Amino acid sequence: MVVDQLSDAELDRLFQAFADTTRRDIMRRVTVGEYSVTGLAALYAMSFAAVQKHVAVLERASLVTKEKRGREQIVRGNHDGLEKARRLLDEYEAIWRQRVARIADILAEK
Amino acid sequence: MVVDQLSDAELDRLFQAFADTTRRDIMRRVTVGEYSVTGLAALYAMSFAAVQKHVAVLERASLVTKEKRGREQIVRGNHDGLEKARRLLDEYEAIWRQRVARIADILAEK
DNA sequence: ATATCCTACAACCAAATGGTTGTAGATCAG
DNA sequence: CTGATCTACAACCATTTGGTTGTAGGATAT
Repeated sequence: MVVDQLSDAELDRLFQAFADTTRRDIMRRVTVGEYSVTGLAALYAMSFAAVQKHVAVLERASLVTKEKRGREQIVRGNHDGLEKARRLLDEYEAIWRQRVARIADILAEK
Repeated sequence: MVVDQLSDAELDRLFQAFADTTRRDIMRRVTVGEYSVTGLAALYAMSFAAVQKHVAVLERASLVTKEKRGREQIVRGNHDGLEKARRLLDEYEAIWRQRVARIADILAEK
């Protein structure tokens, strides 16, 4: 099984996307329900264009997908991006555990 | 049990810190071994000052700690930051699973 | 004591980010 | 057809980011 490779640029975009409070809030919303871009924009004290840009950032990071429905664009959470980000942090967690185990071994040798 | 609250600014800093390839690489290194700032700087094709700034970003995000040892500053991985980032992504994962479960219920009702 | 090493930080620069307003193309309602 | 709605995108602006070089101070070695 080839676990698809995460490029540096892809991870940059992923974590960059998470690095903004408004975008994290959008993520929660669109995972639970369906929102048009205008529907999302109504939730925040900023212009429609600003929210649209945030959605674009999430979309480029594969955290969200857009689907055209009539004149609206429905934004939905995309599990792929989230999964990739989690995978990286899990990897770091594993490295951490190895370190802890190694230190325990060293102490045990004494 | 009060699970310490993650402020928006704290999370912004955390994910921002992860959103750079060099910083992610530094994270791996300092989790496994011990590095001075100069030791880290030697690994990358950029100036000492640039690496120093990257370390500072990681430090402000609680992903790394510095400890003075003689004239050197030893950089070490800090589990706290990593844990907080993982907790947020786990939370999103939980929201996702609830959604999937809810959709399954709706389908079952038919 | 002096020279070297390690670090911190300021000043600067180009590019990216997060916001704005304005314009224009689709789609829908009357 | 006309007008309203939804979206996309360009242009602009201030701030942040990621890099540079240069300066200076504290710790070490000879």
